[in-house]
Amino acid sequence: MSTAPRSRRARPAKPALTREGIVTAAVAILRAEGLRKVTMRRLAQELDTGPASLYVYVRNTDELHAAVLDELLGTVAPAPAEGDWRERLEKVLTAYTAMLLQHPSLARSALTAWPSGPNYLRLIETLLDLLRSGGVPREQAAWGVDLLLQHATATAAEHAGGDSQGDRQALTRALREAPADTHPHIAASADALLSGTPEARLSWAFQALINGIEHTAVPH
Amino acid sequence: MSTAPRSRRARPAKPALTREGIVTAAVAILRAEGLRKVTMRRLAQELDTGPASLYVYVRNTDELHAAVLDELLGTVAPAPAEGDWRERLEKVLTAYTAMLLQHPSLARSALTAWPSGPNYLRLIETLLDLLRSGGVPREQAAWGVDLLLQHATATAAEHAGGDSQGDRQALTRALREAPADTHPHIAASADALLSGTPEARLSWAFQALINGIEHTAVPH
DNA sequence: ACCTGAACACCGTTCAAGT
DNA sequence: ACCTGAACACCGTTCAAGT
Repeated sequence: MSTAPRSRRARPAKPALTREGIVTAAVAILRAEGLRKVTMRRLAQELDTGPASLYVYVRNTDELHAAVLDELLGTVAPAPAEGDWRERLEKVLTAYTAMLLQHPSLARSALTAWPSGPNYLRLIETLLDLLRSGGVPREQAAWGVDLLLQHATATAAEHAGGDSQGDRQALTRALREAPADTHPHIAASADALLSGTPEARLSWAFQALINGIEHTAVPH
Repeated sequence: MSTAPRSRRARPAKPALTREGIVTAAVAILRAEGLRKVTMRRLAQELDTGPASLYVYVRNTDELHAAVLDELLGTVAPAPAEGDWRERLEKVLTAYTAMLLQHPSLARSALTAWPSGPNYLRLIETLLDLLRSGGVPREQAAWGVDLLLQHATATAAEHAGGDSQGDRQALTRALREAPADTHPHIAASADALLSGTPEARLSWAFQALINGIEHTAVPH
């Protein structure tokens, strides 16, 4: 009984391939299994076709990943309307970073495959707006946006990949065990080098970046 | 005559596998063919053995890449003895970035697989020394080192991978074509967003980071 | 124009078996 | 303990052939 077909086909008709459908399927695989599984072959399997078919709509794997990021960028909370411009700036950047931290491997690929979709432009516009409202000169604000977005992306990307926990632990040990005669500063600063929650360090980093952008003139 | 063996074997005796020998061979492949070819299989072929043999000395591919970076770190010029602490700081950081820029894919993997070898520790010690000599408080200097190294690594990593040129071009177009009514700041700042040589931007970024580190207190 | 099967040229990692 | 062949379970991308 359970195997009796309800129509001529047991499954819904295979939908036509579109770029949008491909990206949607890619996002679904990302959420369920991570970016490592968002491969041409796995995606083709999901869409009930062969990998070669996807190349009509997507140039290569990198472009596919960039499209996926653009899609997720639409879910990032916009800047809060209330508060000091610095606070608001930090909030947007934190929200962007938090989204990337849910998919660190995507952040890693975003560092290389630059997004250029509507959602990314909207984010740039927001950051420029906030910096300008804080009185930051136009050139500094423009170069500063790059710095802020790069920091957010790189911070998330650091959490990608296999054994980053293990590597971090190795560095922690190396810092704690550095002999004071050859590495006096490390020995004196070991605690400070390793202190702070990730949230506290991210917040401090954004504040330092904002202060630096404010106080550093662009050449010429 | 040319094919006559000079001893029982035509080739020198196969050297015993060591971790050091593996890393050396990996560096050679990196220089000749790029990180993409530094794979377990390719490396095994180079060392005239099977890929499984390498797993006695190296946990996995990520660890191999980290060891390669540590090796290259030894070639980075030390800090100049002369000059203002800011200038000296910028020089070391620029030298480190330049090395990574010769192997951007290695920078990409360094963002995830943290180095912890002697050369990396030496670099951290140098950066701490310079920041402290500029009067930066210990905690700020410690957190700042992270920020500076991350920026250098991420900047180099951005140049890794396939079609980053193409992606960059797409972003350039998107910024230039952003309509002024929906994206007034981008429209007004398009030139500034795209101005400056990579060198000028890197130099500005390091200065902004240093200024930010100087002017931003660590919480608590 | 779009879609496909099949092929080319690779991967990382594990494991049982050897020395 | 160290080393290995062979296997498992995958990859991206291209191309000639079909519809």
